[in-house]
Amino acid sequence: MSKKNGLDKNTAARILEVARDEFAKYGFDGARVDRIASRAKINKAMIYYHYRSKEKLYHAVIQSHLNRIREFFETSLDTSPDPEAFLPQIVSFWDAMFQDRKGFIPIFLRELAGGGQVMQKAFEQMMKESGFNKVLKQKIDAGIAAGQLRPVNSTQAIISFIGMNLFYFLTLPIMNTVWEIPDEKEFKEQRKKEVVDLFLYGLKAR
Amino acid sequence: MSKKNGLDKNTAARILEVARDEFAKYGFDGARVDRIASRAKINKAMIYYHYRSKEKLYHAVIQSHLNRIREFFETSLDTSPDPEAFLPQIVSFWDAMFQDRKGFIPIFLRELAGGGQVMQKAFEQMMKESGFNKVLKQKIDAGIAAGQLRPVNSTQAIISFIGMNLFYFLTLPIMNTVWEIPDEKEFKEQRKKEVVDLFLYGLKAR
Amino acid sequence: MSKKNGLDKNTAARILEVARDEFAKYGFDGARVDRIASRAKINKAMIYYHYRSKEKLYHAVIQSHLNRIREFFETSLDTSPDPEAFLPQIVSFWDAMFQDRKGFIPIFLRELAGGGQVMQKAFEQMMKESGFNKVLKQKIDAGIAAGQLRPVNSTQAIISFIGMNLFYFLTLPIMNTVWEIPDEKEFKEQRKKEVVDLFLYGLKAR
Amino acid sequence: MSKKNGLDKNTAARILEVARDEFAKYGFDGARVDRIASRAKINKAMIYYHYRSKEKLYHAVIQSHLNRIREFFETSLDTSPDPEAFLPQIVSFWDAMFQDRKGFIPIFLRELAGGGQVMQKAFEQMMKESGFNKVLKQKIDAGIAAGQLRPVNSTQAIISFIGMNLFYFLTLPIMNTVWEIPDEKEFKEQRKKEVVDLFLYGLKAR
DNA sequence: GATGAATGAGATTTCATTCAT
DNA sequence: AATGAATGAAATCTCATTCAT
Repeated sequence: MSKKNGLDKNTAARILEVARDEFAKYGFDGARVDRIASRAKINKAMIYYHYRSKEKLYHAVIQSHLNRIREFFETSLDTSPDPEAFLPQIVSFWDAMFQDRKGFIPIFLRELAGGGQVMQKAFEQMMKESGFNKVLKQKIDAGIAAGQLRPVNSTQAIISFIGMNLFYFLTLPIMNTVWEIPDEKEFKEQRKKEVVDLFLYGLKAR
Repeated sequence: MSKKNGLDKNTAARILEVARDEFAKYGFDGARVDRIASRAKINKAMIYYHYRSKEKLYHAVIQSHLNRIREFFETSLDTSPDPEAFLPQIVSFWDAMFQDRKGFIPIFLRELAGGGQVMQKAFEQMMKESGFNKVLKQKIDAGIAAGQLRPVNSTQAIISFIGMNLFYFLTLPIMNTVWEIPDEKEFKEQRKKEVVDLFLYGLKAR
Repeated sequence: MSKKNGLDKNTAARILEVARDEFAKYGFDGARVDRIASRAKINKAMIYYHYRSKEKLYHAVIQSHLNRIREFFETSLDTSPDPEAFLPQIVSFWDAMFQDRKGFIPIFLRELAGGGQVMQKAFEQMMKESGFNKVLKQKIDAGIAAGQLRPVNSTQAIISFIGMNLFYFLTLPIMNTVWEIPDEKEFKEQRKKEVVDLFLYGLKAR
Repeated sequence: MSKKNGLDKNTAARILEVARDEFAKYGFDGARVDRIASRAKINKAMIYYHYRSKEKLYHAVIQSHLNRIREFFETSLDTSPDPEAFLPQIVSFWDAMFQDRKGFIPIFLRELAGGGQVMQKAFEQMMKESGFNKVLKQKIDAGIAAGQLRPVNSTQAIISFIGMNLFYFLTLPIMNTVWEIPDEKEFKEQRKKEVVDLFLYGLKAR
């Protein structure tokens, strides 16, 4: 507990934190163990003492992200029955999550690029545990059955909804440039409404 | 053309082709000059003779992708005035493009992850040259002005449209797993209609 | 004796025992302090507390072997005057000793390979103290003087005798394979007689 | 052919030669790739270029020894039918071989110490190919059948013969010290006769 | 254009040893 | 006597790049 080395947090945690940043910035192959060590102000060997290998450290980083995200899922996602209340929550949720886990996006993108079996399994599991996909699908299907929504393929609709949301987060820098968006924050805020509006308007029967 | 080594294509082209694959699979840092050489069945030094450095080769790969994509843009994107005819074309266009340039997605994702200045500029330029974004925006805005479409923010709408399309392509493997999609091809075909339908239905005034 | 950690023997002794095995298996350079610690179920630092360095531990291991061997020499080697009784005793002695000190052979071999000054001195001293070589030489020379044995060079003869005995022990695995010996135990038993027989028959005058 | 670097032999051969020495002196674990590189006056990476790993280099060293030894076996070992002519040849052969392949003894000893499966297989094969063991055994058995030799177990006898010969070579430094042998060369010369004499005298019927 | 060999800098990993408690 | 964490030096190995031919 007492900080003999004058640094906050214990070594393993500090390594993990720095590693999260390093892997986010440079990807697995571009990341440097040396750099992690010096940024964490520890001897390189400590990384191996605590994590055994660069690869295991990388997995630990991914796990730490996923754990946090799962927490987020579990605590922030309440399931109001009304889509007009529910959907904006999801959008806010993503915004908050990516804010909290900034480093996750690049890691996610690169995993995607590499075929990312690790991610794939982790996601599948998370989806199943949280029930996110099922719940969403059921709501849409219920809405259709009740005649409130048009008879669309609910899976396609959900993917569309997720896509229109996440895509902007993933491609932020490019989008801001290409579409000459001056105030990212404001645009995000506006986006929340527009996306939900478009989606609901696109679905609702009338 | 001369085939003293029994291989088709000239060396520089063969290197480029193999490099495209290598960079797609492993990213810049993960790619190996050695591996490119041996797969292209040439001596490593030839890569330097033709491309001067790994980085320059990487840029050449990106350029080759962008050139092809620009070609695609220019030839495949006709501008029918009717959104109901126009939008499906865009969707088909992306499908065809990613089919043709499979290796581009991972490179794009990793560039995105890395902050990707190269891509950013290239995209900006391409957008401007092709006028893709402007044309699209004008059409939407015209529709709104004419009272055919609801008064939405056209930029947000377009990003949503692009997002719901591209996101599925970028995350194909994960999506197929999470949503238990058995027939990718069929799902893609169906998606074309559903996406356009959702988007138009979401936009149209009534 | 105190067993607060639930292990028998005191720590120093347990370290030594494990170290004997480790050095036997891997040699000095191949041995790992970490592995010794974990096998002895103690903290690595304890090894340094008790033995100060890997090298000193190694020396302790060698000493422990030599001490035991000296004990063996002193207690098991009685000096019957009759060679036909005496020589089989020596052979049995070696068999018993190597059985008791299994780990000694590889250490001995490696010391031999490395020039092994440590061993050399230790052996010289042991020989002198036990008088093993002198006694043996005297017996042979006496036999020659009495006309019972042929006039051979006694040193050469003794080396031959030692050689034909020890060589088999040192090269056991290879010999068993090359000569397709199915039952090592039986072969050893038979060997005792054959070796003594060959040696005596080769020496005796007639 | 032309020595651009002013060194004799090509690099791979020079590495092998130096490595033979290094592994002989220090064993596999004690050997240093750095040292091999600097002694061979080449860049460390060349070792990996030519041999891929320290372990493969080690195997190459062993193979190079075994190849040479096999050559020796094939060229030097003629099979005179008369044991009194044949046996001294074997002894001379070993002397010459160990002279030619000095570095082999320590490697052999350490392989022996380590359980040395590599050696074991190599030896087995060499024995079978050269027919050394079979030929020897047949000669002894023939002598016994003809009544020239006493009815001993021929395998045991051969192991004894090999042992009394090789053991001295393997333990040279210790033996010379313990038995206070002043002139190694002379002792070796004398040994040749004494060993054969003892063996034959021990075997011959009368 | 083409090759095999070479290089230098640096990457990951290991390991004996010590420190603080 | 005992521990977990820490260290520094060095070990093996890699890789983009260049040289000589």
